[in-house]
Amino acid sequence: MDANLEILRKNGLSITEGRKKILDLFLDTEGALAHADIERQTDAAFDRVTVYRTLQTFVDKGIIHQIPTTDNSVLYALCKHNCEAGHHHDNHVHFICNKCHKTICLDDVTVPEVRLPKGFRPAQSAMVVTGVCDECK
Amino acid sequence: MDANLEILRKNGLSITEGRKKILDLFLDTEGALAHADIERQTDAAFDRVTVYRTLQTFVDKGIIHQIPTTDNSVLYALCKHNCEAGHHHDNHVHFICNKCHKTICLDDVTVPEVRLPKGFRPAQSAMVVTGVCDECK
DNA sequence: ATAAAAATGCAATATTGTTGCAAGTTTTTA
DNA sequence: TAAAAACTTGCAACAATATTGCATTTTTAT
Repeated sequence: MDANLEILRKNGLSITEGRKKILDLFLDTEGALAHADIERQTDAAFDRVTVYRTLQTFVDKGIIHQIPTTDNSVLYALCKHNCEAGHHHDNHVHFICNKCHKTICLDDVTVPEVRLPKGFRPAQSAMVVTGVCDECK
Repeated sequence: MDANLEILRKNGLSITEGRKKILDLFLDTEGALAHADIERQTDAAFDRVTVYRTLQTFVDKGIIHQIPTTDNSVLYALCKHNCEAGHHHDNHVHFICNKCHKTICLDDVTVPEVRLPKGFRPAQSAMVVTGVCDECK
C-alpha cells in the first residue's frame, strides 16, 4: 500500500504533502489531468507554482508524461500500470472523448510503426485519437 | 502565380494585407509555424489580435490545420499540396525534428488505423513522430 | 538534534489568448 | 465609379497561464 510513497522513494524524491497529494490524484484518475484540474481538485491547497514545479519534476523523473493536444493545453497522465522499470510512456495511444472531454491513456494500444520518407529517423511516436469513449458511447 | 490570392478567393475571404502576408509565410515555409513565428517573421507589422484572428479564419476555412504538441504551443501548417477539395488535413503524420526543431507535415504518410478497446469509437487520429529530419540527419 | 539540502510560498513579471468597439478597408450594388 | 454594406483591423482592457528570484519552511542526512 501507499503506492505514492513507493513511487516517490524509488525516484529519489523528497516526500512532501504536495507530491503525495498530486501523485494520489493521478493514481485515482483514469483520464489525464491538466494543471487546472489539479488546482481544482486539491482546493488550491498548494501554490500554483508548486503545482507547476511538481508536474515538471514528475515529468523529468518519468512518473507522468505529457500528452499532445491541439488546443492550447498541456495534459499529464500516469500510465495505468505504473510504468515500473523500462516501460516507456511514449508508446501508447491517447484517446480524447468528444463528449466527456476526458483524455484516456489506452495503455494496451501501442502506437503503430510508420514508414517515413527517406532521411527521417524516428525516435518517439505519439498518437491521439478523438471520438467517443466507452462510457459515453 | 499569386497562389495566395487564389486561395483567399476560393475560400470567399476578403483580400487584405495581413492575410496575404501570413498566407505567403505558410506557402514559403516547409515546417509548421507558431503564432510567435508569424509575429517575428512579419516584423510585428500586424497586431497580435489580427494574427490570432487570421489563423482562426484559416483554420475554419480549412486552409491550415493545427498540429498537436506536448509543450504548450499550437502549431499551424498548410499542407504541401494545398489540400484542394475533399482532402482532409487530419490524416497525415507530423514530424518534429529534435535538432532543427522544425515541425514538418509528412503529407504522404497516412496515420495508420489502430484497433481500440471495446466501446471506443474513433473519429479522428493524429500522430506526431519526433526524431531527426532529412536535412539534419 | 543539528546541519545541509531541498521544496514551498510569495511577489513580481512575462507570455499567451480573448473581447468589445471605433476606425479603416474591401466588396458589393446600382 | 461612387456610395452603401459588409467585413477586417488595431487599440485598449482584461484574463488566463507560466516563469523567476528569494526568503522561509520542510525534509533528509549526519
